[in-house]
Amino acid sequence: MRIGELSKRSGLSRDTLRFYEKQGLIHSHAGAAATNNYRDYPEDTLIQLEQIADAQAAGMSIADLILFLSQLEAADSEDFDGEAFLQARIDEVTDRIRRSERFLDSLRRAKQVLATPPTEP
Amino acid sequence: MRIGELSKRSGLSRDTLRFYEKQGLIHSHAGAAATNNYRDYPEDTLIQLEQIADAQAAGMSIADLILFLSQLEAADSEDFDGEAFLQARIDEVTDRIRRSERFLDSLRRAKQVLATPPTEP
DNA sequence: CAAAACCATTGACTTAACTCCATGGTTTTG
DNA sequence: CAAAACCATGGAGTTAAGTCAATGGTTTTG
Repeated sequence: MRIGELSKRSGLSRDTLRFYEKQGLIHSHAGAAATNNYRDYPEDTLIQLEQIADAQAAGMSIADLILFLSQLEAADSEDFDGEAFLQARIDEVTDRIRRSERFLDSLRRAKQVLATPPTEP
Repeated sequence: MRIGELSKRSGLSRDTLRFYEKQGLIHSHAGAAATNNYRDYPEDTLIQLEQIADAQAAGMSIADLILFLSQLEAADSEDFDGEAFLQARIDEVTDRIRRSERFLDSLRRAKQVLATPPTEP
């Protein structure tokens, strides 16, 4: 599909998609018509964009994401401990979830307070 | 306590603490010695800083945090629906946790793959 | 008591992740 | 077929959340 459709279906702006592609998070190939230079994005780019959104929600930077993706592909590089890298991310995300849940509790408590009318003395 | 101790105990830089104070997230008062202009931070600032870290981990911006804090204090302002605001944050954080957990799963699966030696054909 | 360590203030700088704009070419549509 | 809608590229601008550097005053310490 072309970038306009991808943008509409993913909810991301064209600029964001081009930015992601420049960073190497998604990929496209030249379209069928040789007359233009329009790019074509495969259908599963939508799934990848969802995964990117998940990763971002978990606090990963794009730089980390690129490293993570290279882990999925490579699975064997000398000078890089993939397992250690992944474990470090797992620890980070776990901690972030813990903190998020703690914060969620205080949001709920605050709402509770707001919803409860003050008692007459 | 003075800013140096707060920095050491919280793990945040002085600059960050001053930045937070300028934003209104933490507060201090003039110290005992009238001869200088050193500021004094109450003990429970440390707790507040932990809560701020939780909120940030949950994806809240400082601007939102300030609104949230004002909710805790005020509890009654005409032109502002505190409950709706809090519910919106609750929904956001809930979704973020959901996505984070999904991402955590793929991190764990990736590590599993890496840890499993390829099977001989 | 002097050097080292600390403090406040101001303003410029940095980084990540976009976002906008200008330009010029291509497709689609009424 | 012309206007509207779409596309690519390059580069500048924006925002949030800090970080750094310069200056000048204050405390602590060996």
